[in-house]
Amino acid sequence: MPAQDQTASDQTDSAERTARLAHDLRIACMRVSRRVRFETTSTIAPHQLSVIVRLAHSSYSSGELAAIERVSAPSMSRTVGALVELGLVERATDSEDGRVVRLSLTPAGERELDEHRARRDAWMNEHLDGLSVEDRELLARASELLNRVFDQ
Amino acid sequence: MPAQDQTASDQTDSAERTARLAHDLRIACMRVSRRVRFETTSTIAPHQLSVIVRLAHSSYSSGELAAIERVSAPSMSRTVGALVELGLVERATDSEDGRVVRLSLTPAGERELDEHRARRDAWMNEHLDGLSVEDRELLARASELLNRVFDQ
DNA sequence: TATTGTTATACTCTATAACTATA
DNA sequence: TATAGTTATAGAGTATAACAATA
Repeated sequence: MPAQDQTASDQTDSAERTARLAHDLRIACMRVSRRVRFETTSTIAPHQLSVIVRLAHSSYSSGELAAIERVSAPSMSRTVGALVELGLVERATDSEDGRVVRLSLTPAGERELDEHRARRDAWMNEHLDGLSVEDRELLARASELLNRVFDQ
Repeated sequence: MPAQDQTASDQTDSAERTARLAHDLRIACMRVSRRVRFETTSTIAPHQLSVIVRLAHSSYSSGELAAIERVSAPSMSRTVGALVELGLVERATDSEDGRVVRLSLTPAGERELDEHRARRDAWMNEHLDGLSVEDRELLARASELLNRVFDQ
């Protein structure tokens, strides 16, 4: 095989390996994610949890949350209403613009999120418990890389 | 520090490292999974896709699918009905038990799944494209390990 | 008049209860 | 009589359209 063909062949192999990696990594991540969601029970619904996670990072208005979560304004209004009813989220009128409803977690909301995270982390922990030091080291480096590459 | 304390301390460190790994890995997998689901559009709804993926592996009855997906029998009946309407799934009476409805993908159903997978793999591929050979090698080994450990 | 958020109404997915067909 | 599946009906989340309050 001539040198230039060798190079072309190498590039093809690399693309094929990346394609296989893309598939295998996607399946792996989605499988883990699916099982975490499926096998850790929660009192609050997924769409409610999404809002709680957002509010844990910072305060948002109802409209901002609707845009981030890609649901309609009325839908988010309803979701927020339910969380307020549950005592997990607080509404407050914006001091600068009376139309805006500024949202934040209550202490109960923060507690709910903490407990939720603890359950999910514990599930994950159980499944990593039997792994060798080398395997755990591999996954630690992969996690760091993934969280860097896919940091939205 | 005496030797036995050193050992105890090592065990604590190991448990803490594993706990951190569990959290970081969970976040990484769920983040990737979330973005794949969020950023690859699909004509079919998630609950419909789940059924299609199951049927791609083997044939199931409506009741079996309801149990696997943890939804009620009427709910699965409805979901299957919609997929049949769309021409993606076929109903057939079981040859041994006239009560059982055996389900399978139609060629259109298989095509739908293939296209869906291709879109998601392509999304993943784009995000891995710029990585170094070493990073891709790391992720390939991690994927293999994860798919082995979390093989449902 | 434009914008933020909520209420009115309809559609979809889910559930439980009642029903049909088969074993 | 028991089981597999579907139909009847109700509850929850989401959407668009209409409305209220504020800028």
